[in-house]
Amino acid sequence: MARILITSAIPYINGIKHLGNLVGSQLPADLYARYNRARGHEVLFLCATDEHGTPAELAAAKAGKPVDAYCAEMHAVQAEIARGFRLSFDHFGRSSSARNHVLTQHFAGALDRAGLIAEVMEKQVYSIDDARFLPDRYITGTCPNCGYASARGDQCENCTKQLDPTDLINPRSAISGSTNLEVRETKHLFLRQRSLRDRLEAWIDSKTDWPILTTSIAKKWLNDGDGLQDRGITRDLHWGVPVRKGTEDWPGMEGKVFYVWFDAPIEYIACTAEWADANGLPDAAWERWWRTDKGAADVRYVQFMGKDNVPFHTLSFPATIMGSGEPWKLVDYIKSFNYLNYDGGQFSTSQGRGVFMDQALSILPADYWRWWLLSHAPENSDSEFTWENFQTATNKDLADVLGNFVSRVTKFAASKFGNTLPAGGTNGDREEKLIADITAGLRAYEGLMAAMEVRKAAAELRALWVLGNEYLQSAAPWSVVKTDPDQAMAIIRLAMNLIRVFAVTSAPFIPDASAAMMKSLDCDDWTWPDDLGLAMETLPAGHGFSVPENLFRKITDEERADWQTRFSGIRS
RNA sequence: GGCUAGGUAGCUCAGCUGGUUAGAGCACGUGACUCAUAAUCACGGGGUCGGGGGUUCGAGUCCCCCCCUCGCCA
Repeated sequence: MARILITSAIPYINGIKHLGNLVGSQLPADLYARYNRARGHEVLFLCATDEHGTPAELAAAKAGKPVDAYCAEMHAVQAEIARGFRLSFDHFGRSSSARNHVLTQHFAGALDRAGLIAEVMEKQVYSIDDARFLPDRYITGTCPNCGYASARGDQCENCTKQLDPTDLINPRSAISGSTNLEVRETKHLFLRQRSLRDRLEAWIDSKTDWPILTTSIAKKWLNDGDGLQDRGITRDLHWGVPVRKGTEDWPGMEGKVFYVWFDAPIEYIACTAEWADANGLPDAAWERWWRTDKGAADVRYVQFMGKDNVPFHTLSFPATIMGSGEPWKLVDYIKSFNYLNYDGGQFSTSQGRGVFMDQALSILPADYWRWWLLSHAPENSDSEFTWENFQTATNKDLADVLGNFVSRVTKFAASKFGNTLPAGGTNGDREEKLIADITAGLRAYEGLMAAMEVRKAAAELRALWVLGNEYLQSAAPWSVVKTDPDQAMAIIRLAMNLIRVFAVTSAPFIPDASAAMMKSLDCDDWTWPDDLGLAMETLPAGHGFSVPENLFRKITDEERADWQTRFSGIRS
């Protein structure tokens, strides 16, 4: 039995995420967690909300709420939606937790002791009316290059020229519109990533089995231009982890907080501590997942994320861990995803384009979305969501192939033999062949799931369902029952046991449907079919069952057309 | 403009270090079956593997040039 630590990239707090965000991290992470639990491994699966930074402050202000109350509320909303999608987090934490404050300050102190923190004086724009420093992108003005009136301090959206806030003509605060701005000097801490560059590169080079998407992004940041740059880890904000050197004050840094990119990944560790706290466990319980000197040496740590998050997870966070000089666990495998596009364009949180998680659940249950998203996960390149594809794939795979299999078997059995498994007959060549075929497919499925080949695993699982239909079609119990009832009984007993095997093996993808299958079989034995021959005898003759409601309904053309229009615009 | 990843059947995609008539699912056509959510199963049609050169006994698979998407960066 292995010990597997799984984290999903933590979603930002300011709003509900769309399906592209879901399929890029939380959903495949959940698939992997569920699969490994089913195989009997010790799994800890964690996620959290990323709560600090200016966007959270502004979103709270817009909602007319204090930022901490706003975050608490949005955390509850995201947690509820995660439950709706059956994301099986062992804990859903918060980067604003006390645990994360302490750990973030601890890492900063350790990095400082290691000589990896530089104090740098910077000039930054201060808004007197807003009483705050303004991040570059919250200063707008006229572009000196093209004359566009609403250029941002970091870049002009019109001519795409990269800008410095001081380049702008007539600069003003994007928050209040105030032009009462001045440039002030302010001190910030920088993580000296440059001095860790070679160690990071050697580490990345040792990860020969990582997806190309992951390593190519990391290598680019290591080698592009002047190579890996030092990065600021503090900001002049109120909302965040106060800058401290471990448990001590940091002279000259009073009133400042750590930059959100620095504290967010540390939340993976803090979240584990939150998990222990929530379950009344001592520190040793979470430390054995993270400290290689306290029992974490045998842990395999796997992270899931979209490609935009790769630089932080391959370079910045590892720099924090390595630089601390302490025996913290480094990630062993990073599974990264491309983007999911929406009907010919991009999903966009800021523009409200696409289908968002709460909307998705309001029109169909989680399993429908889980199946489509996972079986079309953007692993090798960006992939595309269209309503036509969603409709045909869902109807065919879930309703026709799997749902109908369960339906035809249980209804036939009930009508011919009543509501218990019949006793007659024995397996013949056809049955032995089915068991051999399913076994081969199952072993292939296991290999793909272990390798996190999500799309291929889905295809292999579907192929198992097809084998069930194929068998039934050639065994034809509806004909056999007329001449050789005993043989028909054996066929049905086998088919009913196959439903249980489908329930167990499909659960990582479609947990609710699996539970419904088990319930109709009046069974709660989730043992993985290592030996399929034995697994096919789990439900004995005389075992009771009931005919379930249809597992999946079909999406009609009218619904598809309706949703297509409803979600074509911008979310208000 | 630089860099990454791609351009393979109508659609969505597989094709490891080059090797028999290029594969899957969907869609389409024909047949079988009637237990089942007009479901299932079988068979079939359909591709000069973005274009052009080259290496090789042999290239979708390697090299060069060009064209086109997507993303990142300047």
